[in-house]
Amino acid sequence: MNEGVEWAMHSCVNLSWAPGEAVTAKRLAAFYELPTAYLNKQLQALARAGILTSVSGPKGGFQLARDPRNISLLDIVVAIDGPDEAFRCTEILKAGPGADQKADYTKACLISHAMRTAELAYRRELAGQSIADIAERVVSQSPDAPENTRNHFANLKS
Amino acid sequence: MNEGVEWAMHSCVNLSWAPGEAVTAKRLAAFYELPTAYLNKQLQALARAGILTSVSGPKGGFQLARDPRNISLLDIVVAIDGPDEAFRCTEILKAGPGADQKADYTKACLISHAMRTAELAYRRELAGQSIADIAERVVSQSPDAPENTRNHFANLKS
DNA sequence: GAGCCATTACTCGGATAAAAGCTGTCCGAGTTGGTGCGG
DNA sequence: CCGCACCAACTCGGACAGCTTTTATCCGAGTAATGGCTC
Repeated sequence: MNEGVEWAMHSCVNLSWAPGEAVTAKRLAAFYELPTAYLNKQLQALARAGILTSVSGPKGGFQLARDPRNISLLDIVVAIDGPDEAFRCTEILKAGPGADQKADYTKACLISHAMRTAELAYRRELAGQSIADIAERVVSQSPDAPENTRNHFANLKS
Repeated sequence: MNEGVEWAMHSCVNLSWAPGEAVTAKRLAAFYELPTAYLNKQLQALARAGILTSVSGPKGGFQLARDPRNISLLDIVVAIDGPDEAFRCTEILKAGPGADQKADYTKACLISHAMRTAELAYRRELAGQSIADIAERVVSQSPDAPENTRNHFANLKS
């Protein structure tokens, strides 16, 4: 899995604590000492997916496009890592003896079915976790986290 | 995910229908018109993982190392694709402000925790499906499959 | 002094290289079965 | 005719290239604030 997924998730949590404010990729990257340009690329992907809104120029930056309760971890994974499943059935049964050339073995093949079922369980778990859920739990562990994050962003403005 | 996983799973199902017989990589590859040498590479990985036993020389080949009921789809994924999880936490929190350098953020980080939980659900599904389960279901769909497979192997002997 | 315009600085956005991992291939080590020779 | 040793063929096993995907970087397009100029 793409490493940018991790960065994107942490960045989204941080953005959830700066609502209404456009945060630049530079500041988001500085928070975890990440390469700015590459993080910017990931944030662009989130913007294309409709998770973030982007504004160019001075006073520009990124912010969450919708309520963090409506942004699931799955949304982020799909935006960064692509919509394809990890296991992709190549329908090798079509090359086997007694194969039905017009059959759709992505559905008929039992191995493909089992892998899809597992991946569905995975995606269901991820879809059930929102950025707001994570942020909420972080606050219960470290109540000062939101303010510390906002201060960190503010200090970098100088 | 590695494409060889699909090949390995189908090959294991086929091998479950030729118990006690050593089947060469060549014949297993011919079954689905796969590149022989590359499939051989995947079978080697299965042998290293203790899923298959390999014998060199004439009359040599591969066969299941244990009862197909004790070979899960997860075993095969781990053997081919490696034991690492798809999402690997790089502990970027350690570079953030107010980080505890001696903390293990692969456990403390809530994002890492959520991703691990999802992946655990994925692996649990895969661990619950054995090669015998798949083979059994294939038989209920196509009762002739085992014999057809054995015949196919036999015909290639010429 | 107020308003307008050009400039400037700063941001995102996509196009462009370097690196890593996956895919595919080839030749060597080892083993078994067959064959020829000797008893 | 029987036993033994050599030979040859076949298989797995690991080392070696080609290529796609990921990682990282750089420069250009666009935008808002700023400063200067004119009225």
